[in-house]
Parts: sequence; structure tokens; C-alpha cells
Amino acid sequence: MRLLVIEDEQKVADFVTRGLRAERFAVDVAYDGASGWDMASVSAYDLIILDLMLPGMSGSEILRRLRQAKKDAPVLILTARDRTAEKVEHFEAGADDYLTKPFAFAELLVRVKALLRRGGAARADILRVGDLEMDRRTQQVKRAGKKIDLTSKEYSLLEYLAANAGRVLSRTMIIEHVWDQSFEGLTNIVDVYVRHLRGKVDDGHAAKLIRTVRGVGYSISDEVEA
Amino acid sequence: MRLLVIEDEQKVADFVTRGLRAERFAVDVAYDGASGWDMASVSAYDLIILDLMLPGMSGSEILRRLRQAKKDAPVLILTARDRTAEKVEHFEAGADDYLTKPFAFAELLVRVKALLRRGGAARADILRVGDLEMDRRTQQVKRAGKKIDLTSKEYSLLEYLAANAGRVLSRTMIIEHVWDQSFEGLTNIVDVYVRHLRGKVDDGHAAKLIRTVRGVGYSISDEVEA
DNA sequence: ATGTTGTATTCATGCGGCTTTAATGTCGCC
DNA sequence: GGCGACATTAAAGCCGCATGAATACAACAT
Repeated sequence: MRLLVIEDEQKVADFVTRGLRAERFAVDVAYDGASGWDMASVSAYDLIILDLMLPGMSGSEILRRLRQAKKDAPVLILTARDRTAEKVEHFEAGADDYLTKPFAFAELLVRVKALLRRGGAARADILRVGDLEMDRRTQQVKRAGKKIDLTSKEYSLLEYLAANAGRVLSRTMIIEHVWDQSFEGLTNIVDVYVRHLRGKVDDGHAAKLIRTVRGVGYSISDEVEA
Repeated sequence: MRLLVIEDEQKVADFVTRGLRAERFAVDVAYDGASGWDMASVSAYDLIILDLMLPGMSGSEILRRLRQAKKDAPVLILTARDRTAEKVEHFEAGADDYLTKPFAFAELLVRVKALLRRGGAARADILRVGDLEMDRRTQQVKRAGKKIDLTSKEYSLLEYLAANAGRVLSRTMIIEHVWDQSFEGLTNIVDVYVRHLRGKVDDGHAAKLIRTVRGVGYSISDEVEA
């Protein structure tokens, strides 16, 4: 799950970002309107959290452009309390939800999760691959009924694999979804994390779920090897 | 499918190349304009990805020359964000699509596939030859309903044959489409790979799909031998 | 501040499988 | 039969991947 936060107040941005990362989302931040628009238009985010009062380019403008560009990621608007009059206007412009500052993080989180659930029609709350089970709400992972502890990165990687079970995912795609970087130099970080996952998920089980496709990437599935 | 990437930034070039190779394309890279032009003018590529900002010879110049030389491979332009004004100009000069840096690989891949589909006369997503079936999106191959595992090279070769089912393809043409530039000189590598394919595709089946045409090359078809 | 713990990332090495070469056997054609 | 073209197999080389350990980093407690 990749989120973009567009917010110029450093404090608010950090607060939101940290909280969301703790919930294991991959979060990018833009501190002004122009770069916010750049990032939003380039990458496919699952959700955008957008402050309306921005230097460079206003939040309204970004929202308008996004919808014009047929980007359909849900947008959660942040704004000052005394501006609620503009609320309707922004809903019409394509905002999906609305939060007035100051707000509690818990409140934000509820809405973020609601939007993600609604948005991704196909998004299942529980992912299953063979006897592996991932609960996306509680972030609990079990194999054959036994609970598995994963770190943030491990969880994100496994979730991405499981959400695309059966498909082979290239390292490039994995890096883009699970890490927020694109052009970093050559690194084997994906390999290393796959090893970590195998250690926790596959080791000790006869049926290996995680499969390497040489020259291509990795995939997870419960198909039995020939 | 053979692609050429002309891009001087090492990191971007590596990133793109790696990602595309994982998608089983044969990818050549040129790190400056001059060698890019050389390669593009000599070999037949199915698609060219072209950075505009290049040392040696500018991307615009390469594009202009290509069209003048009646090379009709689709061209996907890469450029910096603040140069979008030149967009129209390049479309008129014969560019087929456009991507501003930085971009997400997923975005690039979508466009590459779109261009290849458009160009290749209604490129089908599923290729069928007799009871052989190739799904180009998932890269799954089946014969008589049974799944077949192929390596990257084997897959590329079979795809090239199947996409031209019924036609006889010479060894030279096969090498040009399936292998990248690192290849030259006399070699029987095509024969060897045809053997690999026969082992996986034809052995154990009464109807042989892969046919040798003496003195010419190979072809795949479900026509019964006379 | 300092140490401690857990996590993220980089690095170096060894192994195995894909790729490629090469050598030999077989077939078709004149 | 003899030549050339293709088939087949074995083996070498190389690249990609797996792996374990070392290092950097952040969070937290003392």
C-alpha cells in the first residue's frame, strides 16, 4: 500500500507520516504543491492525503488536475476548521473524504483504512495462499495456524507477493512497491528479504510457497512443483 | 521482442534495462547519442526508448534521422519534467509516446506494452498453435492443457515462432529478434535452443509443431505433414 | 549521554542452472 | 557415396541467486 502525503507544515507532515509508516504503509511526502503534483502524477498511489493550504500549487488545483488526468486514487482532504464551507465544493471536485485540522491520528487512520477498503473493490481483508493466512487489518500472519512475527518490510513484501499470488513479480516491481525508490543503483536487497521471508514462512514446511523464477523474479503460490 | 534503450544516466539505464529483461525482452543499451544512432540504424528493433538529453548526439536528432531513414520502430521518449513544452514538437517529429522523468517502472512498462501491441498489427494476448497455448501477459505456456516451464530464452524463441506461425524464419532473423547485440559470428545456438524447445514442447506428442525447413530455417504450425 | 536491542541494508562468497561452445552422429539430397 | 546441413549430446563458462555475516541505523531504556 503506497500513500502520498502532500502537506507543507513540517510538524503535521512528520506526525502523519510516522504514524502511517508504523502501520506499515509505504509513505512518500511532498512539502509543497508543485512537487506533490509531480509525484502524484508520476506514480500510482493507493491513496493521497492532501492539505488544501499549500505553497506553490493549491490543494484544490492538484485535486482538479488529478481527476482530469483520470487518476482515481482516493483523496483525503485536510483543511483548517473554519473552511468547512468549501467542503461541498471539494467533494464535487472529486475528494473522497475530509478531515479538519487539528485532528487525532486515530481519526485519520480510520478514514484512511475505510477509503482503502472502499477504493480497492477487489481488496480482500484476508489473503490466503495454501495454508498461509494474512489478515490485513490486524496484520497477523499465520502458517498452518501458527503465528509468524514479521518486521515491517517483511510484512510489506509478503503482502505484495500474496496480493499477486501466482504472478511472477520482478525485482524492479517489488522495489517500486515495497521500497519507495526507483533509480537506486543495483542492490540485492530484495533477495535478502526474500531469504528472511523464506526463513520465517517456508523453512520447516514441506511445501515451499515462495518460488524463484530465474532471470525474472519471485512469486508466491501453492502450486505443487512438478 | 528486441528493444533499444538510449540513455546516458547509468542509473536510469540500468534500472530500465533490468526491469525490461525481467519481462523477457532482449535489451540493448547505448550510453550516448552517437552509438545509439549507430545501433538503431543497423539493427531492427521492435521499440526504441530514447532519452532526449544526451551527450554526442541529441535525442531529437536521432529521432529525426530515424524517421528520415524510414525506420518505423515505435519510439518512446524520456525527458525532464520541465520540458513538456517540446512535447508537441516531438510528437510531430515522429515520437509515439512520452514519459517525463522521474517515472515509475510500472508506468514505463504499460506504455511499452501498449506501443508493441499497437505496432504489431493487433498483437494478440494469447497465441495458439494447434493445442499449444501461450499467454503473453502471464507468460504461461501450455500444451494440451498441461503447463510447460520455459527459461527466458526458450520463451522468447517460442514466442517469436508462434507470433509468426506458418512462416518460415531464418536463423538470422531469429537471432536478431530473440538475442541481443552481444551476439555475432557463426554459431549453432539457434539449433540448440530449437532442440530444447522440441524437448519440452513436442516430445511425447504425436503431432510435431516445430518443423525444420532445410536450407532455410524453422517454423511452427499445426499443419499435418504431407 | 550511553548502552542495548531490534531492524534495515550492504557485502562477499559459493553454488547451481542457464547459456553457449564444441564435438560427434545422423539425415537428406545430388 | 559424399557432401553439406541439421540433430543431438556433453561439457565449459558464466551469471544469477542464496546465504550468512558485517555494518549502519533507529528506537528505547537506563
